[in-house]
This record gives sequence, C-alpha cells and structure tokens, in this order.
Amino acid sequence: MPAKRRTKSRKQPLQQRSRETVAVILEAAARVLEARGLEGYNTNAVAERGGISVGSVYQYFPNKDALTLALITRFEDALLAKVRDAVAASEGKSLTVSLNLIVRAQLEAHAERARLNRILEAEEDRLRAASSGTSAAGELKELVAALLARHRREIARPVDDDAIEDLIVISRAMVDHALQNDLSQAAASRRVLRAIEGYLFGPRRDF
Amino acid sequence: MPAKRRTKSRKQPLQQRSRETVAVILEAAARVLEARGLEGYNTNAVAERGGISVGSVYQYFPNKDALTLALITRFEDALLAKVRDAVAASEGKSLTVSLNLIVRAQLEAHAERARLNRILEAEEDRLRAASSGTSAAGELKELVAALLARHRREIARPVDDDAIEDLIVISRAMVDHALQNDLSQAAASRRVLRAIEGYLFGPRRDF
DNA sequence: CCATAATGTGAGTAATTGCTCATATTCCAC
DNA sequence: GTGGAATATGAGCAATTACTCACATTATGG
Repeated sequence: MPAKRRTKSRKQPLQQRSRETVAVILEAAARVLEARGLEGYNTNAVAERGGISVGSVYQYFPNKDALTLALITRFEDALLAKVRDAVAASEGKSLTVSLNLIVRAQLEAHAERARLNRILEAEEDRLRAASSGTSAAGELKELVAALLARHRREIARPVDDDAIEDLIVISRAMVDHALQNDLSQAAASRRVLRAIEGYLFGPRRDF
Repeated sequence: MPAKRRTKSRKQPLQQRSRETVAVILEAAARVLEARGLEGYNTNAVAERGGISVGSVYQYFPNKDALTLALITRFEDALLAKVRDAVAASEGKSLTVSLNLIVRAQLEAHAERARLNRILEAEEDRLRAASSGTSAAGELKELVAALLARHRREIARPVDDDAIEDLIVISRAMVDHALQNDLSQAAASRRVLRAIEGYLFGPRRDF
C-alpha cells in the first residue's frame, strides 16, 4: 500500500463506452461482495469479475474505498427513493398505515440484496469516519418529519429533531436485526411498528 | 497471510509470569485500538506497545482474531456485571426506576472507554460470523426477563422472548448512537427510556 | 544445583493486495 | 484518412502484516 493516496479519479467518464465500464465495475464489486464477503473483496477480484482490467477500475475510482462508497451511495439512493414513494403514497392514510408503509419500504430496500447491503452498512461507519458525513441521512430525516407533520395532532408528545433521529435509529437497528435473523416481513414490520408507535405516543400512565 | 490458521493457542498460561503477560497483551491491544484504531491495529504494534515480543502474543492467542475476541469478551463481561448489579439494586424499586438503572449501566459500560468499545462492537459482527455465537447475549436476555417478570402486572402487553430481544436491540442501538454523538448521559438515558417504555406499554389509543 | 519444563525473543518469511504506468487500442473531429 | 484524445490493459512494484521457529532465558521440583 502506498503512503500517499489519490483522492480524485484520473478521468471522468465522457463517452458512452466508459459510462458502461463504470456500471460494470460497480456491479462487479457488488457481486464480489455478495459472493465472497469483505474478506475476498479486492480490486483485482472486482476487475476479473467484471471482465475488465484493474487499471480501468482506477481510471474512475481513485481508490478502493471510493468504489465502496459509490456502492453505499447507490444503496442509499435506492432506499431513499423507496421511502419517498412510501411517504407520497401515504397521503391521506392514517398514521399507522403511513408508518407501516415507511417501515415496509425500508425492509424491502434491505431485503433486495440482503448480504450485500448488510456489508455495506457495516462499512459505512468506517468510511464515514474518514470522509465527511452523508446528505442521505438529512433527507431521510426530512421525509420522516414531513410525514409526522401531517399527523401532528394525533401525537401526544412534541416531535422534535431528536425524536426523529431516535425513530430512525430504532427502525434501522430493528430492520438490520430482522434481516439478520431471517424474520418474515410481516413479523418484522409488526415489531418495528410497535417500537415506533410506542415511542411516538408515549407510555400509558393510567394505572 | 498463511493459508492455514491455528485455532488453539500453543500454551495455556500456568505460572504467574505468563498470566501477567496475557494481561499485558490484552491491555496493549486495547491501547493500540484506542490510539490508532482498527487501521493501525496489528500484532507487531501490540507487542511493541506491551514491551514484549510478537512471539509471546502467539504463545497465548492462536491468531489476531482470537486476541480481538478476548477483548470483546472482556468488555461484555464488564457490561454484564454492571447490568447484573443494576438488576440487583433495583429490587423493590418501581419499573421506571429499574429500567433507568439498567440503561445507565449500559451507558456507563460503553462510556468508560468509548472509542475502544465502539470498535470492538463493530468487530463483533464480523468475528461472530466465523465462529459461534456468544452466551453473553443469552445472559443479558435472562437478566432483562427477570427484571420484567417482577413487574409483569404493570405491563400492558405480554413480554415474550421476541419483545425482550427487541428491547435489547433498541437500547443497544440508542446507546451506540448516544456515544457516537457525545450526548450527555442524562439526555441519552431519557431518550432510551422513552423508547423502552413506549415499547413495553404500547401506544395510547384513546383519541 | 541440575534437569526439565515453561516462558520469552525477534529477525525473517510468505502471502496478500492496493495501485501504477508504459503501452496498446478505440473513438471522434476535421 | 489522420491526428489527437479518450479509454483500456495487466504485469509487476511496493508496502504491509500475520505468523513461525530456532534459540535464549527463566522458573520449578527434587
């Protein structure tokens, strides 16, 4: 490993051909991670899997972490898209139904390529430590805030920023846990919903 | 890296001297992780830090992962001890106070050497994948179950095994999040408690 | 003390792997 | 066509690092 690290890729993909190469690289990286885990994930394997040369990988990604980060971003974008759709689709629905839709969106996003996404989430922490924070987290908060604002009269306690953060932390952890233990989507969403609604509505104090 | 991996240490520490060496190795490993992170964590650095030779490390730990696992076990034992004490101390107290004590125990255990423990928790997943599961998780569940059993009449919904699992998942995630964001212990415990009690008592449905 | 076991040493090995760069090939503008 | 730019290649370099082993040192029991 060299001491210095490039932080910018050599080239930006301009022609159609190179844009395809970038897509090939990303998908090859995903497949290597799925098939061989972080353990067997290296740039040579990615190149081989994609049927291209290592050099091409480094034409468009300055280093291995940048490639991994691109995969993470790709996953986060897909997740956000699903959540956005769920929020949009829940217009006019009850709060419980709306929350259910969001939870299901998250479960689906994770379930699609479960092993891959689990690895990516684990890597996220390590990679964010070095580089700057993500904006995906910010948008997710906004989406949840928007949904809750529509139902603010039904919610006992005020929903401030911290509360939204907590809701996201809780569902993320529970979704991960569900995937890890191969829970059915029905069971998983029921349990996540119980946690979220419990947090929002607060405990009964009527005994 | 050799293809084959030893799975047992060469020697068991018998004399006082070697038991001290094992302690030195563990503490050196912890300090390296704290100071240089996973990045700079290697067995040569551990030996240097401990003022001993690499060979000694491999006398008592078959490989690097075994050393890391020993650190994880050490942390889990400390956590369990604190939780055990909290459960014992909460005899006769109200449910809210009891839960508060448990949550604080967890927060304290993590806060003690926050950076180290965060790294260890992240590594736990990766290492458990290869080897078998832990028994620490089992005991934690039992402790929580025992506490809740004392208050079963106050709790609206039945507390089955899944519910206890969820409670642990939720608090663990929120404690991690709190440490990561340098929340005060007061704020953190308040938020975790809100989540836990909400989950236990279930949402109000009185509107 | 002496024999034997336990413990400690650390230079060196073998394997891995991120990444480069000189070169070749393909594409596009004119 | 032709020249230059974009793209692709892949053998090999350089650095890292987990781990070994032949040997030295220290403890223990008799």
